[in-house]
Amino acid sequence: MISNIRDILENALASLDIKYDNQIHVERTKRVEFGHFSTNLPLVLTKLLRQPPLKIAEKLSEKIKLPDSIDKIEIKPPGFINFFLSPATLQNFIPEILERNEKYGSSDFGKKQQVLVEFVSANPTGPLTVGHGRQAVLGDTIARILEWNGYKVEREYYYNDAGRQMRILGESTFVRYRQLLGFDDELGEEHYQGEYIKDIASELVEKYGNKFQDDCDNEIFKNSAEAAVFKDIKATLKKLAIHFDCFYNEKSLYDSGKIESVLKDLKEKNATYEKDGAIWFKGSEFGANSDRVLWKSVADEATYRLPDIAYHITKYMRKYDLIIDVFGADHHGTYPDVIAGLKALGYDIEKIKVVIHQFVTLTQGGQKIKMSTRKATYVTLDELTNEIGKDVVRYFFIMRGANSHLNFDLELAKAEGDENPVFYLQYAHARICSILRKAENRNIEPDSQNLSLLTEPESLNLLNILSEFGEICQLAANSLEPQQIITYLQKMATAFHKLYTEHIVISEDIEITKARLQLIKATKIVLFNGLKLIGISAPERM
RNA sequence: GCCCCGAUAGCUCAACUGGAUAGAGCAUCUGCCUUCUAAGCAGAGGGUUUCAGGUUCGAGUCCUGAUCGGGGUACCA
Repeated sequence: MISNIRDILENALASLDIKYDNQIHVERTKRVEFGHFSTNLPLVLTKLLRQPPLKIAEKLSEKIKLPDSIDKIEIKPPGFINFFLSPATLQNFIPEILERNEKYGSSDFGKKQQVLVEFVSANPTGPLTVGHGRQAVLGDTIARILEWNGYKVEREYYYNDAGRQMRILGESTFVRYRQLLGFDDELGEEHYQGEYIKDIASELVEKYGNKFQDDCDNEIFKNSAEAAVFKDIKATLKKLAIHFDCFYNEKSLYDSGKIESVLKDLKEKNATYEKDGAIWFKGSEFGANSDRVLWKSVADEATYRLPDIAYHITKYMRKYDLIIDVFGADHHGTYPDVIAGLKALGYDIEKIKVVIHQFVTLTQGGQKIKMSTRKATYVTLDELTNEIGKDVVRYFFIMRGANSHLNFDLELAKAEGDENPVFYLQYAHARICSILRKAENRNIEPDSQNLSLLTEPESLNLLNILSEFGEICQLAANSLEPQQIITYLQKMATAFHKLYTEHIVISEDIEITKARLQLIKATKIVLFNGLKLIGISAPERM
């Protein structure tokens, strides 16, 4: 529709001999009295033509040839031209929606481009926290939205099981193991205090008895802990309907020699220098804030930046057209170095999009709940999901833009009443299902013969919103902002609930009943598709 | 110090990426269930969009500066 209007305006411009090279801006309006679509073209042309916008609008509108789909246009100060769709145009969306059904709203916009979405990427030192939850849901939903728009998406989890944190995890397990064997060892300040370590230790006691009681360096402690933690992480993610196509281990970068070769390449590109016995990367020459150490002098090993760069190079090697990294705010300082590194090596950094999300604060009754991983005072994502369910967790994590701090109100999330916004959407779906069931019981067949009877403002408004779904899906894909979908679904559910209250669907008038049944069937499809897109279930009864 | 994010109704946040009268939910108050699900609908109150400048026909949105929050700023990951 938008491109139709653009064509109409371009024709009008041509017949007035006006040259305007930029794309004409046509957008959905906010209010019904401004019609369905609007353009600011006259305002944009004022400078070029040196005429008042209203005058330009007059001239343009005289030359505009209206197709049947548009009822009328209006000129409104300071210089907008508003387009009003005909009721028939809106009504005709119903057959289209019913026809496309579970595909309605999807697109082939992505042209099957290969996309890699990296998210969560928490090292396996303990259960996922609520903070990881935001990233997990955000990343997964972005992936879903891209798939919906015709991209081929793979989800990847990057982790490192070789570092200091993992060593401490092993030590913590060892201490717990000794404790269970009756030694009075104590956990140190730096150790992980969580209960899950005890469980892992007790399994070791069961399996091996005291066989390793003096063998603190044995890999078995770290390895069993890692395996147990990963098993739990995967189980938690599964509860949230999240899966990964690949778990990428940083260690493989060392094993395959990629780390060394990247360092060598950077040296050859003259992007490094030596200082104080360490090897530095000239980040500031390639857009980063400052130069950083790549290879330590105090220990003969790389800093994390080098494997991070090497890891991203594998993403290029694996031929992805688009690379999306979802990070928490605590990582925002590291990615510019990675990008600078890739730039130095000549990779096309336009392919990378980084989504940074801000922190999550968990509140209960207005009180902040403090979170510390090491002290195990945090609420785990698993506990949260068990408590309030997948749908509410997913909804809460994507209802705000990634750039906003997320205030997760446990009280509100737990509420099963009308104050919980998730149910507003699901309730609309359940209500529609209920009506459709009733119609079926009465043997009323919906049909599209008399859609022209749908002339009430509530129906036309709902239809207008339903017709917008595809645009919203693309917007969400382009901006990588899942909350666009939520905002839209809220608006649509409101329009439906309003219609429901004002007009009874199944009435004595059989013709209008059939038409309205078609309308709510179409509404159900959009609700269902929208909820599925963000990974939330659409219940048939509530 | 420097870098990133934020500041919008009492609270939590939107605002289609520069448009028209800044909108929702929660909370408060008032109505609406003998009819398809009241987990709903209608109405009321609540705003100098933190402040000061600037760009623009037009600014919550862009630029500069300030103030206040959060995060980062290791040869930790």
